[in-house]
Amino acid sequence: MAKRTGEKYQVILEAAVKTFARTGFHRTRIADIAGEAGVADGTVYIYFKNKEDILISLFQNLMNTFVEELKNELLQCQNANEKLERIITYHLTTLANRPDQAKVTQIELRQIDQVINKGISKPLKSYFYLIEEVVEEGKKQGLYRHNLDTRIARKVIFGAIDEVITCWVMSGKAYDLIALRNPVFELLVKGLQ
Amino acid sequence: MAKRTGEKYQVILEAAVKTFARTGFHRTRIADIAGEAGVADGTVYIYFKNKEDILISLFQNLMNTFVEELKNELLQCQNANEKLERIITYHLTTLANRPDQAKVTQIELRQIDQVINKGISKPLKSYFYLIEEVVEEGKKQGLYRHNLDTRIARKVIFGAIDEVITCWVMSGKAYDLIALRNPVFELLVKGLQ
Amino acid sequence: MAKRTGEKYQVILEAAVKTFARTGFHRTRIADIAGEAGVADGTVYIYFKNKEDILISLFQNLMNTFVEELKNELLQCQNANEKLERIITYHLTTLANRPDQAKVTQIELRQIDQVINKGISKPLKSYFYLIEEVVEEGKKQGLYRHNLDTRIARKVIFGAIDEVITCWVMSGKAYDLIALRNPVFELLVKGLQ
Amino acid sequence: MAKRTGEKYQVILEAAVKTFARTGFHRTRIADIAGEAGVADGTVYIYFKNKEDILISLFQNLMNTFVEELKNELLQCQNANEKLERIITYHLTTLANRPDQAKVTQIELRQIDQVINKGISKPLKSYFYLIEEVVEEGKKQGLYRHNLDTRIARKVIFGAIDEVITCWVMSGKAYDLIALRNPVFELLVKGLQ
DNA sequence: GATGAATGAGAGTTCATTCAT
DNA sequence: AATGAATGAACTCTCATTCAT
Repeated sequence: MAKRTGEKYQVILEAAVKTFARTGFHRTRIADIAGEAGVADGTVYIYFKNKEDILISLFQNLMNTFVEELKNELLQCQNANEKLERIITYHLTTLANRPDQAKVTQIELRQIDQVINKGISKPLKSYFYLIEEVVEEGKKQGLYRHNLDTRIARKVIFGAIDEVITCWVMSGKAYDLIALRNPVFELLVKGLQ
Repeated sequence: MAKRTGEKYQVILEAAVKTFARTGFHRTRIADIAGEAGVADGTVYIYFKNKEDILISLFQNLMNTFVEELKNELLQCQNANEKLERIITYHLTTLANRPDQAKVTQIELRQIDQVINKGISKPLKSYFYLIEEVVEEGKKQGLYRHNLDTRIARKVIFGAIDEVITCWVMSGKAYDLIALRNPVFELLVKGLQ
Repeated sequence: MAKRTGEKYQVILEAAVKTFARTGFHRTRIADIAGEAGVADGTVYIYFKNKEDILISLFQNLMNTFVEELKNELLQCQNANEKLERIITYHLTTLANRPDQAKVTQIELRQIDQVINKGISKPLKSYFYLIEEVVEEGKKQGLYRHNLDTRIARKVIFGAIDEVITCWVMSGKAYDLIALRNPVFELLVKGLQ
Repeated sequence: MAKRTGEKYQVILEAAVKTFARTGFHRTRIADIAGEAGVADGTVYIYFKNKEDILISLFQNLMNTFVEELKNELLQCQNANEKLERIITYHLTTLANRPDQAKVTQIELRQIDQVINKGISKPLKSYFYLIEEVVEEGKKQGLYRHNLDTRIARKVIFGAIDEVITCWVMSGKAYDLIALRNPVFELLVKGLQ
């Protein structure tokens, strides 16, 4: 049970993003996902343990790619400030360009029990760690003040970006999200100095 | 249906906070709330339309009190900086002192459909507006830079506080939340200058 | 319990005819009847045992008046044929003039359990008996054949009238019911001869 | 939803006739039908929309067979009188031989909302049409008077047969229903002449 | 007698999950 | 591996009826 590879694995995952984004996690039935994926209901259970497992796998997949790509982006940066800007840009751009993913990440993902949040927090933590590394680097480079609490800085940074995106999703994506890149960066970087 | 006053209305609301915090919104059955409140299942439906109505009413009640009290707090402040500090302090302190409310606000409340979020966004907006007023005031007082985008500033401020509290709740409230008041304030206020 | 007199008894009964006719027996809630009657829910139970009791009492009231008035009508008739015509005319006219009563009698009344039909069959039987008396009289007067089975004749007569009215009610009362008086009479009287 | 074929479809339908006849439509729970059919509660919903859908499907099935068979019977008849007799005989015989069907047709079927009667009236109309055809034929053959209103004649014929059967069912089937064939036929045919 | 808030049993319906094919 | 019919536990919500005031 829970075969995690194969062609249908991806097909189901993609059907799930679409369906969750359209219908919402709790209103989505396994049959909806199966239908969207063009497979039988039972087939879903060959690849996933249950509905929550789909949502978590979804997020883990997205997040792994997200962090991997972001790491590559950061290799091109010279210092913490550049890296912070790149993080903000990449985070905003990625979700601006993938509305279904944005909907699932910002809204649907929060609709599951605390217990199961463990499945979410692990891949999320690697992102958190990335941010914290940049903050540390900034402190070493003398760009950010020495007595800055790295943990709290990370929470403020992530909370700010996250809230900005959530507001955008809730607004029905009514404005240009990427345009918020600069003012958010400016606000955060000054706060860190 | 949906009688919004009376002794039992409050009793059920209080039972709901407790039960949602303990069991989680989706795992909570109406029977659980009724049992906790010491009333019959049917009685719940005299006062509330359904389970979601309870959650929304809950939040509206909490939020109204929250904003009302916060407004009073702000009357005692001399300038925007003092007000911003008061907001952060009040927000952190309130949720630190009411663990059930914190759990419901930070976790359970996000577990309902986007559609129903309307019931949540209205009272939330009055809090957002309060923050934006303070930012505006700070700009007028020359404390914050003139080209600061008030909307974005508000999102960063709220997002930061919200994330800090969510992390604390997810950690099982393992540390002193109120202690984060100063570093968060410092970070934000510098960002606004 | 089940006080069968008083001003409110009549008020509730009238409210019930209206409500049953409008909403249908099973979809009608006691609260609807109480509301229509302008009394409290509980008051209904001072005068009636339960919802079925209301429907039965309703029918008994209507039927008693119906039979009483019909008896008077028949006093003015010279022979069985005249009486039969009067029965048909009176039956059709009465229900044509009282749409709510027609709806309740032809449709709603049939929506209760066989067991409770006892409450209905008693007043109905006095109508049946009236018809049978007329058939017998016709036989004695040499108007109807001697070997006519009175019971069966009554069933055919009542069945014919009843079906004619039911069709009219189901059609949404789209045509003149009373106009069917003559052809129905003709058909039946010839059958009896 | 509402798969209208398959082995279980028939099994559930047969269980429903039995259960409705025994317990009455409104007192019958889906669980009772499922139990009688030897399937799970949920299985019923694979084949039927809801309880009313079962009752209607039931009647449509019975009525289709009824009309089909009756049409075949009528092929063997020479004239309208023979056909009328065959109709009466067939109608009485069929229900006399299938007590459950009789109970459901005469009693339970009348216990549903007017709105839903639409599902009933369609198959019923094909029976009505059959009767009217015979009346027309009789008029053409000079057996029945020319000025006879076909519609009304049909109502009287159907009403008579229907009432005769209903009385028999209500009596607890205490006498020989088929024996009423001749007197009913005689009464009706004379009425038509 | 009248009220109407409170009761709580009851049933329909959904849908995640299983498993024989 | 894939299917999809069948399962049956779970849970919301309704509403007839009661009874303290």
